[in-house]
Amino acid sequence: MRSNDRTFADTARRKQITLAAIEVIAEIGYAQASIRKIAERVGVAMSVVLYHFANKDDLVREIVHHAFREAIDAIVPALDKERTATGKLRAYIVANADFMLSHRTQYTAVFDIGMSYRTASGDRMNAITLDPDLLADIGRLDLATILRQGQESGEFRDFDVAHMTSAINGAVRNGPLLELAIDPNYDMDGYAGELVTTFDLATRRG
Amino acid sequence: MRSNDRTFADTARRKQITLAAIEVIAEIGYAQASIRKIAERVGVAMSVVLYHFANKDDLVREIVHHAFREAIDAIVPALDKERTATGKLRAYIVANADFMLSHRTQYTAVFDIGMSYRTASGDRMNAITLDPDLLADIGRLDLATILRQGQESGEFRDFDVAHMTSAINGAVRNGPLLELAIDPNYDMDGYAGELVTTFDLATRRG
Amino acid sequence: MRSNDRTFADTARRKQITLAAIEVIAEIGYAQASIRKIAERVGVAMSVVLYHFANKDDLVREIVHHAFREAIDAIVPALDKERTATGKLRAYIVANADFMLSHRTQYTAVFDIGMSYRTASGDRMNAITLDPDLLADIGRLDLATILRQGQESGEFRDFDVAHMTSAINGAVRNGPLLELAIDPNYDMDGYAGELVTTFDLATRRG
Amino acid sequence: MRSNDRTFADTARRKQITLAAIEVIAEIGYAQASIRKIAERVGVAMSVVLYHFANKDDLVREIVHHAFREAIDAIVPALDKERTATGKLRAYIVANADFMLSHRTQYTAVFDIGMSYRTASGDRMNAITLDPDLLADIGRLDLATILRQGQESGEFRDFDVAHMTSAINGAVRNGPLLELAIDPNYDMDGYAGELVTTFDLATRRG
DNA sequence: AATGAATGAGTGTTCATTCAT
DNA sequence: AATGAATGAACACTCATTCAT
Repeated sequence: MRSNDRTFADTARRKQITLAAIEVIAEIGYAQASIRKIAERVGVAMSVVLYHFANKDDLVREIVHHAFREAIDAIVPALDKERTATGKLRAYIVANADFMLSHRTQYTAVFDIGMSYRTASGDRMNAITLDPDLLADIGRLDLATILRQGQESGEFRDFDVAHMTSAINGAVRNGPLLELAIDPNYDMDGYAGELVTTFDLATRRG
Repeated sequence: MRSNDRTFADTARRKQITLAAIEVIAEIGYAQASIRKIAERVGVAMSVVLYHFANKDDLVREIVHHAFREAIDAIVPALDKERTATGKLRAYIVANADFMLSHRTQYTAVFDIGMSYRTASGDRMNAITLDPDLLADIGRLDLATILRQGQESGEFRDFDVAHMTSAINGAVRNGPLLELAIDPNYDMDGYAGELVTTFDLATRRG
Repeated sequence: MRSNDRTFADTARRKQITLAAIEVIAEIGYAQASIRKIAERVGVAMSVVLYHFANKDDLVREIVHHAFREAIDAIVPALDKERTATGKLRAYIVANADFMLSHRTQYTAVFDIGMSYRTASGDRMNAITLDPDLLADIGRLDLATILRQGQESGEFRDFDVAHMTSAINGAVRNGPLLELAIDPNYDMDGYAGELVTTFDLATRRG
Repeated sequence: MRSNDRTFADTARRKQITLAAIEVIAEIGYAQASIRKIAERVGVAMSVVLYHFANKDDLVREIVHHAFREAIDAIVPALDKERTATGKLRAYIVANADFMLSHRTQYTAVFDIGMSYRTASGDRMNAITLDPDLLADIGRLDLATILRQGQESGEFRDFDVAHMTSAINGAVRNGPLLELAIDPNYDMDGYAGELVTTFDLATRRG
């Protein structure tokens, strides 16, 4: 199966396998998610997965692409709706939280991949293998840009942008990670609301 | 090898293996860290590791115990020095950051274990298998308690304690995780300083 | 696809695939030459190969047939031109060498098949599966016949024909095999000349 | 199992596996000789083979080393016994033939490895991976040296040494290869005798 | 206390072949 | 005539674990 020139049926199978892989990884973790188990989830032979994907890395790449693509589609419009940095920051937090909640399986899987994936030599997954177009789009949901804009407009106080970015992303994305994975009724909306207040207080010009 | 009644030499070997395992896991990730590679790091035969530890789970438990014990020893005194909730929160952030910086290998390894470790059936490492004494002590560095104290004393505003706990822990512990693992010169002190300001602004009574 | 009743286009495709297979086998060796790689060389789907050939064995047989047919066409006329056994022996050596040089890819491939090919049960390719007509023609370039003729005519001394056949064929066909496969400028003509002298001295009646 | 510091038992197992591998390769060919089949021949689990050898290449290297070592031990003394180039050439032919006959399984296996072995990228086995000490010793059974000596001493006529080397080696080693592998009663001694005469006639100064 | 040997279960991957279209 | 899809068998290799010494 060459990577270009895909048929409709092939695209459908690839998507089916990708979604099944996301489920399996979210459930049992990337390290335990073998191609065999993923194939079982789909209900096909293991070799079917390797017919549609060149190798496991190829499947992982597809999962990450799929997830980022959906994240971009969900979050970027929400950011674009806002004009002020204050509004964009609020939208960033809420949109990220909404996405994590509505795509929780996917989110859990990709996060797990990000943590667990290593090459045979132990190196982490680096962005190089990702599609350049996708990488460009990922840049459009960059928090640091929003924070810089807010400082330039005078909305935000004079914090270190890199550090504040780490802080907000750590809080938004990683804070409720375990609860989200475990508790199906986790109050993500409440969490997002609390974060909005928190970082509004923490960033606004005194 | 029964778990009680350990000789001095035996205890030393266990510690040596535990430290080697931490190094290996931090370097190549938990999933790639086989017992054989850990034994090679120590310079002994693979079976020596399994002579001193009942199985791999047992070794993992020891690593986690070791790390938490050190974290408690480093952080709890810093909290106890402070009387006010405001002071304790500041100390909590700074002490956690200091610990992450000075024990970065250990921290990276345990975090990786936390993310990657699953039982054969896919379950996450749950607190049940940890030593009850240790669990009690872990409670002593519980952030939620500090936050509640601050609300009761009137120092803090009326936020949701569980959510604020997630937010602060997400920011402190996970925000700079990748940078810390990759960049040996990461400005952790600067990050801690920014967090202190951020969460002071975010928590104090208007 | 029945083996008789082939259309023109079909025959052309078979030949195209056969030639591609020869190239691939010569380059990477029979063991590494999968049907898929051969199809890629042609620029068609893997299943096209198996549409035109019943199975891989069938393709191999065609390669061998093709190569022997060309060898016969090149060598037999050269032998027939000579009347004396001495002349035929000289022609045999030179014609074989010429053929190996001009059809080096083909020669390398067929030799590799001869060495590597085994049935699933481990048996070597045996002559039985070859076309009887072809086998009859192969007989026409049989060295032993030439040697016997020379002994009967008194040109050659009284050596063991079977042994001398093995010796000459080993020298002609296998001696420079590796050099021929590796060095594109190998002096095959010089080699053939040396062999002519060598076996003239070795066979002629004192 | 580290490559140095081997125990007695380990050495014995390695040898046992090496000999079994030689048998299996000689019987069914290198391409068909999987680690599993080799292990079955020994009567152990497949993983036992990979416990004693780092990987399949390691096993192949050991087979080749073993075979060359025995060939050197058998052939070099026979050459050293002779003083004249004529005597050395005769001894070279006879000793090689004797070795091929007495070590026919081994010889077949190594020849098959030499022809069939390729790296994943299709490259042939190159001498680089062989032990330097062994390579030096292999030089001691170099035919070209003998031929040059004979030309310098005036025993031999003025042929091209490289070509004559190819011719003799092709005749000696490859001529009766198939017969040797197939026919257990092949008259190797007779063949060697015929070759001695043949190349005596072909090389001596008129 | 330490270890070499062995092993079965599992991994990702390749391959020739079948079949419906 | 051509091909995309699917598959089971085989492959080399890794791993945690057991056991006798």
